[in-house]
Amino acid sequence: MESALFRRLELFTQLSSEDHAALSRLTTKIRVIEPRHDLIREGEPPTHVNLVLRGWGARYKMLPDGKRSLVGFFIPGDFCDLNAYVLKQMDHSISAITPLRVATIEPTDLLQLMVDNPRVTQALLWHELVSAAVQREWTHNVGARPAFQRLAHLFVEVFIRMRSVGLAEADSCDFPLTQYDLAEATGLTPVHVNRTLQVLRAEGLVEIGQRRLRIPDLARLEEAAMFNSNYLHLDCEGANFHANA
Amino acid sequence: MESALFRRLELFTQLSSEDHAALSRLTTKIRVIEPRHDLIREGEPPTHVNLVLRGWGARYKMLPDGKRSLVGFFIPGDFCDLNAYVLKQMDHSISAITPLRVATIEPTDLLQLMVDNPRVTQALLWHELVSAAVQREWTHNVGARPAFQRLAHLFVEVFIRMRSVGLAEADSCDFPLTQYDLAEATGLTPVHVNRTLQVLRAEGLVEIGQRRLRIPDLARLEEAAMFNSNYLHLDCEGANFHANA
DNA sequence: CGTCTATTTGAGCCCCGTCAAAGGCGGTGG
DNA sequence: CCACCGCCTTTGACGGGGCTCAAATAGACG
Repeated sequence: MESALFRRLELFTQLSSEDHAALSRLTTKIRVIEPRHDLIREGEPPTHVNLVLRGWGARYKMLPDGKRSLVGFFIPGDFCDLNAYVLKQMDHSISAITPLRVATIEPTDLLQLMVDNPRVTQALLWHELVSAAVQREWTHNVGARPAFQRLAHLFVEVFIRMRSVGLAEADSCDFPLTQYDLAEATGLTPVHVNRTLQVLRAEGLVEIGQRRLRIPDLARLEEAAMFNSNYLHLDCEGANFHANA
Repeated sequence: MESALFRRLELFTQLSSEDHAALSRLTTKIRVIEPRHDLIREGEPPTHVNLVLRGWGARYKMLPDGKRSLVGFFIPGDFCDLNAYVLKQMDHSISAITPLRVATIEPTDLLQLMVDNPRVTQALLWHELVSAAVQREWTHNVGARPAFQRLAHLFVEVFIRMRSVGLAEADSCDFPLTQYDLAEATGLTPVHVNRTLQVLRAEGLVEIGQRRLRIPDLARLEEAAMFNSNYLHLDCEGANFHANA
């Protein structure tokens, strides 16, 4: 069940069986969120830490006029808010895209884990740094790439992230996002997303349907997206542990 | 010299004189970067921590085709890369906008400081959470707001951040950004930034010139920008320590 | 007072947004 | 098993916000 978490953290560094056991002890209190329901809402105090075990989620922010942006996705192995309990209130909301299985972790338990398991602490620090890097890349993506490349970039990122936690086949992975979701994540309109997708499909760069994403030629899509994977920081000690999974 | 740093961290919580002394001991190795020169470049290994003491800087990312985005600004009191030394290489560059005075801090010294001064540790954690929140807001800003509001939002954020570290007058602060910088930070073209600024000026919302930003009526500009300051997380214990500065 | 950079202006057009409606598709109940 | 319903995708026509290319003007600095 927690295998995505182990995969995720071991992208950074190998963990001991004691590390695994300690992490497993944290993921006992489980919550399930229905699609389109919120895990936590802007304005609420973040009292505990959420870890995604199964399904997809999204961070979003809203403007007073009702316009919404998805500013990030969560897939299994992602912590939603590792340290957010330090803050008085959430500045954004988190919602489920698919049925979402999350572990609810007490901050004190997490802190104890970090005291006892320094390698896990390092891995969690790496997790936060990568999350920040992804957020910067999203800012860049929305600000600098035209629609075609912007969507292409999102597809590559999603596929690589899914693959890195063992949730992708050779050239495909689950993909539960609607075109409406894609619009909110890219700052485009659903209509324009639809038209741009048709071009991406026509050029054989992606196949989307049945809640699956297939990328026949990843290198070609990366090229089209001007994608550089450096911001995912996969070039760590742990890079080869799961090379053949 | 380090007063902006103290102001910054004490937005979160009051620090002891021992905390101050320990922080001061860190800021002894100083480097000065000329405008438009890089502090560190994408691809380089981040070996130490940089703290801005004076001047403005910017994070930027580039596309292979040469298009550049500014994905964040640094003002005095900001750490550029608190924990980045964990990573193999930078996924973005940092450059000086004005002459930039930065303290160069060894990771080991910083870690020792955190062991010795738990309140500083908490304040640094808060610093990182706020940085992440600002980055999300930038993603949202570029993705969801039209040009007029997008620029207005940037002006409000900059002013409030400057004010929060004691670097603003009642209704104005230094503002060294060119219209070209603003274009790269907002995902607009310099031409359109210029035209949008003219409207902002005509409506009496901002006055820009002589490297100064003046906001005659902050509440009105916030309204126009659909600005919500919650993402800056200024509602902390330390909120009132410098109320009359 | 010349040079360099930054700001401003003009004309034209294209990418993407808006509005509106039709078509597909999976789920559910009769 | 079919009919219906809600959500998602697709299409069309049109409009506008922002981009491009180009050049002129204004400031900053020596």
